[in-house]
Amino acid sequence: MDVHLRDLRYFVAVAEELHFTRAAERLFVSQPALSRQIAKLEADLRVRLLDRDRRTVALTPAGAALLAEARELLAAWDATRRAVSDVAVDASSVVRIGMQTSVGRGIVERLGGELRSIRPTWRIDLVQVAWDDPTAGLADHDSDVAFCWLPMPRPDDHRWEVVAVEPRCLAVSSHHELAERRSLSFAEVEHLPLIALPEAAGELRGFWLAEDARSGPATVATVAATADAAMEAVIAGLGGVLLSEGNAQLYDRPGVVSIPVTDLGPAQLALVWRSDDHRDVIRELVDLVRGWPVG
Amino acid sequence: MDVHLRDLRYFVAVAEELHFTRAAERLFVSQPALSRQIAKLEADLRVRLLDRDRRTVALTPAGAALLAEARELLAAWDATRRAVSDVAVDASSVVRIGMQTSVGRGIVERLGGELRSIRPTWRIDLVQVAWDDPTAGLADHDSDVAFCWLPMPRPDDHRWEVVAVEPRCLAVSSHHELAERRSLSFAEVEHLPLIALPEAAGELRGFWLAEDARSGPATVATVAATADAAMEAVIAGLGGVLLSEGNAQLYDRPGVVSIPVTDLGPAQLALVWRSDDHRDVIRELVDLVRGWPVG
DNA sequence: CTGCGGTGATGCGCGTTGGTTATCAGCGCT
DNA sequence: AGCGCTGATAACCAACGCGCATCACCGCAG
Repeated sequence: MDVHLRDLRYFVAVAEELHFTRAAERLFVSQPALSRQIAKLEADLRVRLLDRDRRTVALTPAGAALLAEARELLAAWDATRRAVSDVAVDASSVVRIGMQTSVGRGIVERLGGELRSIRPTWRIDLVQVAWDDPTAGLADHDSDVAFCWLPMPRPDDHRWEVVAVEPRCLAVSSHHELAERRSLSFAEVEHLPLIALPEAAGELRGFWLAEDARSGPATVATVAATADAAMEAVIAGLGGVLLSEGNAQLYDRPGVVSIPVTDLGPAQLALVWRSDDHRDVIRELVDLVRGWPVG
Repeated sequence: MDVHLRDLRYFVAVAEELHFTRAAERLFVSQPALSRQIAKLEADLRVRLLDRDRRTVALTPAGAALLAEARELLAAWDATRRAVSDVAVDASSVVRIGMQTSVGRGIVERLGGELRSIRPTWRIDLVQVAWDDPTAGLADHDSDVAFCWLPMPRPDDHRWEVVAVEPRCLAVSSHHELAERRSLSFAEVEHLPLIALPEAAGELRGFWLAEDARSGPATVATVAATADAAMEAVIAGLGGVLLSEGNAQLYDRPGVVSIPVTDLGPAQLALVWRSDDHRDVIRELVDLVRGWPVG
């Protein structure tokens, strides 16, 4: 009678790939598991959804009909999950702030204080998100607003207000040959191996590799998904990493030195929210930030 | 991530009853099973859906949001199942004919023949449905057309073409005191215990108890969900049963006699289809029947 | 105050489901 | 003829979902 939406997801994958083995890889399950679940779905519906003739897989008319509907259902469930979660958050008077690196600079404290002044019952939750998600939890509704370094992916889906503009520094091990320098030009940094954000970070990865300033591709020493992992890699001497001046202070620790790179454009930290989020609290919150001077 | 639609159905039941035990009864599961599934759903969504304060159950805002969406999703899945099934039936060139009692009278044979003459690749499937479903499978798309005795439930959802009009007879055990009679008046039948269709049969139950002709309520000997069960009850001497003259012949068997009830209005057998079913085959099929004389 | 009735949660045992790995069977291609 | 690819099947195992029995908690009547 009823169905597990997972089975519909399985079916959509097979229907799109028209290939059980590839679909199974995409779904991170084994091919036999997938075969059996599809067979079970067909048995439940008492309908053949796919024609398998040994070498090829094709949709039956019924399968084609289900494919469209299944996509709708999955999307509807996704939207439902988000809506329910939003309602719950709203009812519990919490604004979830996504962040990938420490924000510091007194920003969160100030934001919390000003929020309390206009909405005394509300409070702030901080949600740490790895660099894999360049929207810091906004995209999948794990956060309501987020502090992100520009550029943002999918700029049409987001709005933001810049809260800090800071020069970029190079952080290297204190044993590094450049460690004693007080400032650097980008020419001196260009060919150093750098620690990169994960591919999933999108354009931001390029920004922190300074691809806006270099001609060829950067030398990637290693990939780090969090600031702490990156600093650990720096201490281990794997390579350097570019970061903002403010973050250089926040993440200052023994074994690391940070040196300004004078001829590199600044980094911008922004408070970001979803363009389709029209909740009053969110609007009021960003209105607060709009009044701030860009430090 | 994904959810089993059964869990949503469980949740809707609890949200509507605001009472776990009653909801569990409605769902034909035990109360502990229901409690745990709801708890699991809440855990999956990381959201409290119901406030249980010992004595009462209430929806949280998140629960209210989910309730509306869950109903939509369940309805959407229901529609999807039907649509997929219809597409499959269409593609396999089959018209499924629902029936509750044998149709006989050469009707199915004639229908099959005429269908083959206009649509040579199509064939007929017969689907037996118990009296519990007065639409003979039309409502839940188990059949495409059906032979039903009037009156039909929810007449706006159905269209029909009468194919036979026959007097009603009384079938009783051959040991019954009336067994030797050649005909009866309804006054002689009115107070006999009769075998009834299940409550779920709707108005049809009343029709076969001749409530259109009697003043007080009928005496119900027992309930039978199929014609064979009814005849078995007749043979066992539990009571009489009203049936059409044609069916009296079809179900004639040792130990049973059928006697016309002269002053009872006739029964009408109709070919029924869904008013929202606009498939060409269905239209052509009923056009065929429209040309038949009402026997 | 105390016992009773009603309600949802919890512990336990059991069958089913969904997952894995290993292997088979059919077909195309060299 | 043999190899490679693909989906199905077999065998096994952990997790899930269910029912039964029971608990914990509250309101209420005596």
